[in-house]
Amino acid sequence: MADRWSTEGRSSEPRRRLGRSFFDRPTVRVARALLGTTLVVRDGAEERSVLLSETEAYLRGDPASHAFRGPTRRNRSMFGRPGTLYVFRIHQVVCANLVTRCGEAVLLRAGTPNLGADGRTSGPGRLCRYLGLTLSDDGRDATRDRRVMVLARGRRPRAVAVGPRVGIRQAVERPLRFAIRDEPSVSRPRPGRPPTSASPSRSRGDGSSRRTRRRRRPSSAGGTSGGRTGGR
DNA sequence: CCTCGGATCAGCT
DNA sequence: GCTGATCCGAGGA
Repeated sequence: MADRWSTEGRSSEPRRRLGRSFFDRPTVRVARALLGTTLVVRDGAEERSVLLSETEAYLRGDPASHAFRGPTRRNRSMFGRPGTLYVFRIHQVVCANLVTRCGEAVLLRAGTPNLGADGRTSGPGRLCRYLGLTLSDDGRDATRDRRVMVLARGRRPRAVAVGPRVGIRQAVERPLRFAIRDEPSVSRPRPGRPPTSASPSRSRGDGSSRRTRRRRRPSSAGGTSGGRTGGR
């Protein structure tokens, strides 16, 4: 029961471990509130931690979310209690989320290592790799688990950049990516960059500009480009 | 059973 | 900026 954890990084005072109530809030709020917190992963005697610098929110009814089509064997952790770790693999790369409310979660995209400073921690795959998170960590309860925990931040970030999420093909324009401005660990492209009138490259307006996957099998060229709830 | 395509990353143009 | 690697879950036949 480590309620407190002495970090030797930037702050000398111990920080509280975040509990259920922190995660049991609207996902966007949690995604922002996670910026500046410390994620700790223990592996026996060894331990690594990062100051979270970049997150993304995945909501209910969100076509980009793994939970969009309901629970499956792979995404079941997303329907767990607030604070549950949802770890998945894509292209041989492991990524981690923290579940907020049922079916919603926050993807952990980047962090700044607390020890020293080396280690590639920009991007969800590299972050997990640095921390040593694997598929076996899927389903852990980060509010109680002995190996994975999240510690409260000292101060809230001075400025938060907001932008569209990375790497998705659905709901690409929703501003659900959050990052601490000026943190070097934030992955590219850096969010929050105001649309310069000189750069017309609006990339993907509607039809994904990202290569139209074409393998063999023409079968039926499905041009399903729809679904885009324009909230605000 | 078979096929599609991905919440990424590295590497080349 | 754009492409390929690479493999397994999800979903349809």
